[in-house]
Amino acid sequence: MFKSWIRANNRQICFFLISQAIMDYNFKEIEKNAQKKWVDEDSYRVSNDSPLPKYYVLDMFPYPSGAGLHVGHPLGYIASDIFSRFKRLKGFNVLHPMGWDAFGLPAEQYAIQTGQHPAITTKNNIDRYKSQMNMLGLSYDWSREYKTSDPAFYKWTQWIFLKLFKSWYNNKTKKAEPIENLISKFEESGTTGIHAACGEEMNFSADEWKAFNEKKKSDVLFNYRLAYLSEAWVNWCPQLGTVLANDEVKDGVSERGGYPVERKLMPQWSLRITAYAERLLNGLDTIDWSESMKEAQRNWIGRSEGSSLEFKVEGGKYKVSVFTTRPDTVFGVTFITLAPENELVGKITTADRKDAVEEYVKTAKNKTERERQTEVKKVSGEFTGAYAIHPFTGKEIPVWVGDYVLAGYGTGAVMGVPAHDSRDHAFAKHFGLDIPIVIEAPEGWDILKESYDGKTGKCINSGFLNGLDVKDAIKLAIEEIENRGLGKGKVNFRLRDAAFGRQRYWGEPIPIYYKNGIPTPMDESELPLELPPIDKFQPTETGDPPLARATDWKYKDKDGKEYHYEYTTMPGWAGSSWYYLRYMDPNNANEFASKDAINYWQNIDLYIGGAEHATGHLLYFRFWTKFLFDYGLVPFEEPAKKLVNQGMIQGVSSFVYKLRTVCEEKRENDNPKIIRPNLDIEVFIPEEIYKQISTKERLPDRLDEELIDFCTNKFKQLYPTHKLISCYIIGVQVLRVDISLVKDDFLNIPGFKKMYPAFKNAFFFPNEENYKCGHEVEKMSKSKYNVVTPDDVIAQYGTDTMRMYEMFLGPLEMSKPWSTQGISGVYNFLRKFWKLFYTSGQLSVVSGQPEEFFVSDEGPTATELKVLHKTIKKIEEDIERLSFNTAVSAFMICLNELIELKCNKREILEPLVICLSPFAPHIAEELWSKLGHSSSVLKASYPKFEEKYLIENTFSYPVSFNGKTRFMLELPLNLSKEEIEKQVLASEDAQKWVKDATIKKVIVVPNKIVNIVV
RNA sequence: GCCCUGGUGGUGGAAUUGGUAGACACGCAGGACUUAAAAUCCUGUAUUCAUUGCGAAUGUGCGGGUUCAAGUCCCGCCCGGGGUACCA
Repeated sequence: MFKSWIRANNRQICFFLISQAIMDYNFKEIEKNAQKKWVDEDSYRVSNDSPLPKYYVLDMFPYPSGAGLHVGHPLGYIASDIFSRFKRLKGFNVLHPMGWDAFGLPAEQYAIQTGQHPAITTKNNIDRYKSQMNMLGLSYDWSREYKTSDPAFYKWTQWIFLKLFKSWYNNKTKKAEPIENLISKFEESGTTGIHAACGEEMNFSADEWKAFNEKKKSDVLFNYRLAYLSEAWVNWCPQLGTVLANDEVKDGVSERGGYPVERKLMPQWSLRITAYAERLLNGLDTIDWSESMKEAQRNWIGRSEGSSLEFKVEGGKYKVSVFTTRPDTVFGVTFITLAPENELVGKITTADRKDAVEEYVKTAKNKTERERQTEVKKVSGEFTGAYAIHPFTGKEIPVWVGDYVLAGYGTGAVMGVPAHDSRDHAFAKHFGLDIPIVIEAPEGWDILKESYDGKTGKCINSGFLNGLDVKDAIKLAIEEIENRGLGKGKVNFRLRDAAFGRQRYWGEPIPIYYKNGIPTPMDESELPLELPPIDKFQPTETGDPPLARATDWKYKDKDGKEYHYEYTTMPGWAGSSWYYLRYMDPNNANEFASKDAINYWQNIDLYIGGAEHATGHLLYFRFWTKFLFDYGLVPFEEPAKKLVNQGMIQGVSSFVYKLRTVCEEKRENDNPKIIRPNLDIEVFIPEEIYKQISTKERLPDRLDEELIDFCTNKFKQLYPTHKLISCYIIGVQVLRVDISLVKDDFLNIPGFKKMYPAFKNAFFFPNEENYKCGHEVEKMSKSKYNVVTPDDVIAQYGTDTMRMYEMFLGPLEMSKPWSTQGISGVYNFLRKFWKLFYTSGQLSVVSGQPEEFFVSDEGPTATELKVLHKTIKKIEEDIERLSFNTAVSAFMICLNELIELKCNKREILEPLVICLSPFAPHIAEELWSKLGHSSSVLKASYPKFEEKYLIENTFSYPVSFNGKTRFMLELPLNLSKEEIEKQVLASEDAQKWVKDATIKKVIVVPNKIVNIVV
């Protein structure tokens, strides 16, 4: 319909376009010119050598995926860009770089499927991302660009890894130190007096140390190194063929791809992030991050205070050590539970329980993570047959094994206090164990039904703890435990060391080779260890990682001897843990960044990115920064002073509903047999009817009949030669449909049939006019067919509109579904703003000629100055608090007022162009140059706000009675409280409202409000 | 379950320190211009009642409370979003 209209009106439209072209806002031309100018003048290049104060604004490192950017990605990029541009106008030297997190699984999965080298895939994806970013007018200094897969970059990732490898964490000095220090301590006095972060507590003398052979020494040191190799339980993902870190596993499946994850014991490189647990936790108090983000990290680190406590197992041959945060409930212990993986299980199990326990341990260990998690509610366990002695009561208590106890946390054993721990309670109830109460529960609490886990109340039935409050009891219990040598007060963390090796090709090689079976670091001077070419991106036949395929990839020492390298590579997060430092000095071949550069740029002032990185990247990059700080390599402990998480822009997915039908047919010759032909008709029903079917289970008879008639008729129409008896509806299939085919929930049916040829003969009930789809708000993703790219929006409205509209949508941190409703408001704003420079706000029809650019040099009025300075102030404040949506409104208000005033004066408009330039840089650049400036608006200064233009001498007081506003009263500003009260009460309006009521009280807040209480 | 968030017109949202709730924009309705449409401009637009005008009452998820005054603070619920989960 629209097309035919265009044809009919073609001549008119052409005329319209020509006559409007000169004065109208032609964003295509404007944006092309401005971007060309910035490239030609290299406008975004930033120097490390500047007298100006620095400011560092960073976007989170993107992993360039094959799908390109969708409209959700730019939200953060635009916000940081506006902020950077603003800071530049305010006289800062702003570092605002961009680069690529280029190693990672998707490119490698693609390589496995297609054989295309991940480097090629990655490059293509980067090119696409970069062109989209440039289209958005982002002010990155591309001269600082790099990707993590460049050897020149990963040389330094490897360098930091070696540094971690050669370090241990001294809990006395609370920092990382060279491993040589530890070795010399071992040589002097063995482990005595050493307080180190380690895997397990070790005890040996100096002589013993010296007697260790080389292999043993290496093994011992791995117990202390910050990058270490150990036999460990890992998250193994068979489909991806690699291990995953804890934060890469969600709900028992891999975060990328959603494949099941198993637990597997294997040799594994890890980073000892747990050594930094306390500092990672405390550091949170020093940074300006959102409370939810800090909370997420706090929970992930999971600090808990408590005590260790030893229980002698019958005979005294073995001891079970448990960790508890509730030593005050020790008198309520009725059993002990060991994790299935706990070594003691095999040792203490009695002969008669052996078979059952072994069977149980085996099944528990073989469970996948998923099974373990879904079966959380199911209680399971076995009695080992052994008894422990209660250290305070001397009573015998049974030792059980149960998979609700985790091997990796605490000591892998818990004391069962069923009355005051819900998990112990479930266990005791299931196996019929005693539930004695030892903390007074609130009135009416049925301890047999539910445990009382609360941390308030008094101890009862608890020997020396009787009568004490929980808090005091915990203190005293720990004291007593320590006095008796049964254990000591202890802090435990939930945080685990981070698995660092990946059985994968597309990552940084780990610069380690194996000399006589001993993992040996390469020398720093030999870096980078480059990724070798290989023939296939899959594991070898013997199950080694892909790198083992590389021929002639061997470490050669001076004597010409060859050793094989480590075959695993680093995980995706290795490069991103320090990448922000490289931007400061990206081409430095001698250091990861020069001291001067680091000292000048310091840490990130504003970091913007998604909240999904809370427990991954954001923790690792704090960890690496602290490590580098310990060696004096960076002068700060926290990488990012301020962090803002932009909300997710969700997609709106559309659905169509296909009836599942069965048609029965009668054939002449088969008479009277009824057959079901292998023919089908596709009938789609609108959302409204689907809802009725899905919620009511049965349709109203009339509608049901109608549908069947419809199907039957359509079948006849499609297969006229078949003798149909009838159609039955057996169900509804919900199908996703690409949102490009849907507008306001209405389906474009010709387009649909074209895009999905399988449905080219489909029918729509009741007719093809106005078929309404269902919709749902979901994450924007290719697989959900709900992706909107910025490209389309920009083509239609231009970059400046796109930028301002994304900001106008709402607060930066808030998530919201994408919708273009309202984009015309922003577009109109820019057009009207443009017109202000052409028509002085009036429609000039006098000449009948296209208007020309014109601004008046006449001096501004007080009102005009007030509008300007109000806006200058508001925009500045809003940008500083990242409230970009209100800033956009402020521009609109300002424009409305200027149009009202018919103001086109240079002294007003010129400063406004500068204010607008961070938001809509292209139109600002064009107007700036039209205003006669030869240099770019990027080099301008943000206009100075002058309070004097805003000074008023009256204030319009809202006068309220009992809190309800009744009328306004304009009064001079300089009145005293008493005078205000007097004038208000004397006013006619007040008299009307007071009538004969008595005034109890009058509240006057100068320049705010007057409230009269009657 | 626990932790963190949020809940305001038909819609997106504003109200920054307890002080005029609904800025700004979309949408919608009416009008001007036009042969007509588009575009543009003007007017109105929380709800209910009243309507000739003046107006009145209600109103920020629900129920209480503090206060001269509560979207904002306190207590108890309900709902949505995110994180996390046998972490002893």
